[in-house]
Amino acid sequence: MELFESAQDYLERIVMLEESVGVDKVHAIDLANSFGFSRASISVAMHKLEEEGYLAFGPNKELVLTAKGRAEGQRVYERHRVLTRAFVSLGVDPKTAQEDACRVEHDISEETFQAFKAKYGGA
Amino acid sequence: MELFESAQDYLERIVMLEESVGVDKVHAIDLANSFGFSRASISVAMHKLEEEGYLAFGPNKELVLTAKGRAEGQRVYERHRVLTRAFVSLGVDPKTAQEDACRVEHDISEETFQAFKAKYGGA
DNA sequence: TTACGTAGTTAGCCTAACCTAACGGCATTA
DNA sequence: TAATGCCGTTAGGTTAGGCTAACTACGTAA
Repeated sequence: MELFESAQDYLERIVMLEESVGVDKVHAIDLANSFGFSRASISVAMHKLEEEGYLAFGPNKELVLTAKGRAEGQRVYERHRVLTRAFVSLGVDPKTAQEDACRVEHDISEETFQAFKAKYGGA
Repeated sequence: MELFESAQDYLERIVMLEESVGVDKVHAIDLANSFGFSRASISVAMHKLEEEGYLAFGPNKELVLTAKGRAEGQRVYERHRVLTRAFVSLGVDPKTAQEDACRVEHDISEETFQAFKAKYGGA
C-alpha cells in the first residue's frame, strides 16, 4: 500500500522531534501539540503506521520507528531541509521558507529534488 | 468562501486550453479529457464554480470565464509557467518540471513565488 | 424516422484526513 | 482513598475530491 501523504509528515516530525535537544522518547501527544491536531487524529494515524510497519509502540506508548519508518522520515526531512535552504537562498523569509518547504516536500519528483539538492544542498 | 484547490486547477486549465491554437470554446468534456477525470466530476465542479461566480455557461454549454475566474486562472497559470521554467533551469526534464510545477503552484506562498519569479521569471 | 453516439447531469458511493464527544487507564495529590 | 488531570482510544461526523451507473438531450446517420 502507498504511504498516505500525511503519514510522511508524521514520520518526518517524529525524526525532527527525536533530534531536538532534551527529547528522549516521542509520544503521540507530542505530535498532536506539534501539529495542532487532536489526540484522536494522531492516535488513529499512529495505529495505521504501526499496521503498515513504520513504527511500534513501546511499553509506555512511546513511538518507536522501525528501520523502514526511520528511513522514510529521514528522507522527507532531508527534502524539507534542502528546500528550506533553497528558498532562503532565493531571499525568502526563513519562517515562510520553512512553511512552504513543508508542503512542497511532498509534491516534487525525485528528479526535481535532486536538482535542488545539487544547487542548494551544500551546508 | 475559499476557492478549493482543485478549482484553481480547473480555472488554470481553461485558460491554458483557450490559449491553445485552434481552440475556440472550451467545454466540460475538454477538461475531463485533459485531466483524465470523469465527466461527472467536472460537471459538479463547474457548477460550483458557476455558483461562486468564476464562470458562466454559454448557450451551448461553453465555459465562459468571468473576470474573476479569468484573473484566478491566469494567476495560477503564471505560477505554473514560472515554476516550470525554474525547474528546467535547474536541469530538470521539461515534462517532469511541468508535472511538479502543477502541484507546487498551489502550495507556495506569494513571497516564495515572487522570489522564484525574480530569479527565473525572465522569458 | 428510428437508432446511435456524444455531452452533460444526478444520485449515490468511497477515501483521506481532519474534528468533537465520551470513555478508559494511570499517576499524582489532597 | 478518592478526586483530578493527562494521555490514549473509540465512535461518529465533516469536507474535499474523486468514482460509477443511469438518465436526459441533442445531433447525425442509416
